[in-house]
Amino acid sequence: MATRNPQQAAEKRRLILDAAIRVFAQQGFHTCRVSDIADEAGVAYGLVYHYFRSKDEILDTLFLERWDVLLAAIREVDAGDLPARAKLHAIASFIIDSYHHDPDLMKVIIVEVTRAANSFGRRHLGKIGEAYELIADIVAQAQTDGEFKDDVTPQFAAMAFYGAIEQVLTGWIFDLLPSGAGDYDQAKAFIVETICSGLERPGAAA
Amino acid sequence: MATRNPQQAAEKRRLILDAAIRVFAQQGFHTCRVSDIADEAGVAYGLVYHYFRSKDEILDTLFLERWDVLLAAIREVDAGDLPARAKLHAIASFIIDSYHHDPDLMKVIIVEVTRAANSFGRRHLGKIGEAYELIADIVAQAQTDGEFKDDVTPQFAAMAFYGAIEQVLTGWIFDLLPSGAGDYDQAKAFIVETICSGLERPGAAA
DNA sequence: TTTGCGATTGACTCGTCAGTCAATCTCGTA
DNA sequence: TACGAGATTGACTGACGAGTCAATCGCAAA
Repeated sequence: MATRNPQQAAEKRRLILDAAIRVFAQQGFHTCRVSDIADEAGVAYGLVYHYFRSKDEILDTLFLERWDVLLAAIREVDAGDLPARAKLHAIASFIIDSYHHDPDLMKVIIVEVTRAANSFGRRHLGKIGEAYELIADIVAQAQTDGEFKDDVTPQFAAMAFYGAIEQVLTGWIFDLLPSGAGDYDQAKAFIVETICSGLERPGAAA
Repeated sequence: MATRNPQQAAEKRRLILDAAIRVFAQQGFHTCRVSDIADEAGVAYGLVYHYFRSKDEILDTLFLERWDVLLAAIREVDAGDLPARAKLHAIASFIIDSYHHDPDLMKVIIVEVTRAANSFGRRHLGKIGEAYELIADIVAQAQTDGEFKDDVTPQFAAMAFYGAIEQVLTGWIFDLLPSGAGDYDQAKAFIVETICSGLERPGAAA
């Protein structure tokens, strides 16, 4: 046989995936052409279809490999023995660090999948929902323990929490919020504080 | 001259816009064809182009006419003399009532414009940002007055607040959250409570 | 060195659909 | 009633881009 070193194949595949991240981030999934990805990867058009069945499959792959990492991280936090506030802080940290580490990838996942519930998001609604449920579990547990009030359903709280994070990321992505060097760490504290402790000063008259 | 009654022209235009809301909500902007809109409106294909320059212009029109109403509502609330918590409650109410009153239209605006910052949202980023700024103004004022703590920038707080609302709406739109009869009023209180007072029970150990 | 199979190439096909346009209709005016 | 401007029709065009495929390359085993 003359099968190429499987590691080389994996590297070529990765090359194309990484090129796709850059192209999707810059042009958007629907706007770009498959030839743009091939050009960015320095590879012939047809080779993209040797490694992937379709343009869609490229985005699916990018989303799933990253989202599974996120779910694993949330599950690990969930399993630990921390106060809910610390757990939520850890989750917010993980998501924000992900953006800090690879803004293009997170932009693609958020803009093209998570917030595109009508096109790609629809296919992955279940996977996306898993994250919401895990967060809701943390809230539910905290309510049982008396750490949180229970006049809010865990599902609503989880949506509010995740929605706040995603909106801040969106603000960074589209330059609606400052994203300087120290802004990321500030933001983690800001979001968790905003959600967990609220905007109101304790004891302030309403 | 033989110009048709201008009221009739406005009605035809409205007929097409309303049909577009239904079609966009059901199929999504990119998935549907212009002929779907014409069919839904019971009108010939070409007539759509008599009233609108392009498919894009239809969505632009739908977005702008609704978003301007939203901005006006926020400005009115802003101008009033209420505590910030009440102002934010009024804004959350307005948005949620809008969804309650016309779910299809809000679905289109959120899914196809507000959360589609890479395609349509890009064009309207300024308009969308106006809403964030107005909300931030309310927070900033409350911080000056001492009603809110000032360790969170108004911009971050505004994003968190708006993001929480939009995420809950998205949950309803895609059946990730229950949206029964009484859920809307509950949700208003939930979101404002979640954001303003936080999840933590006052005095609970962290 | 030869052989053969997977890797690689890029020109081509094929379906789709936004937007055009010439023909036809309709209604208000004279 | 006759006229004409605007309303309405829907078949057609043109561009575009995803996916195909036959040809070629190049590595690894024999």
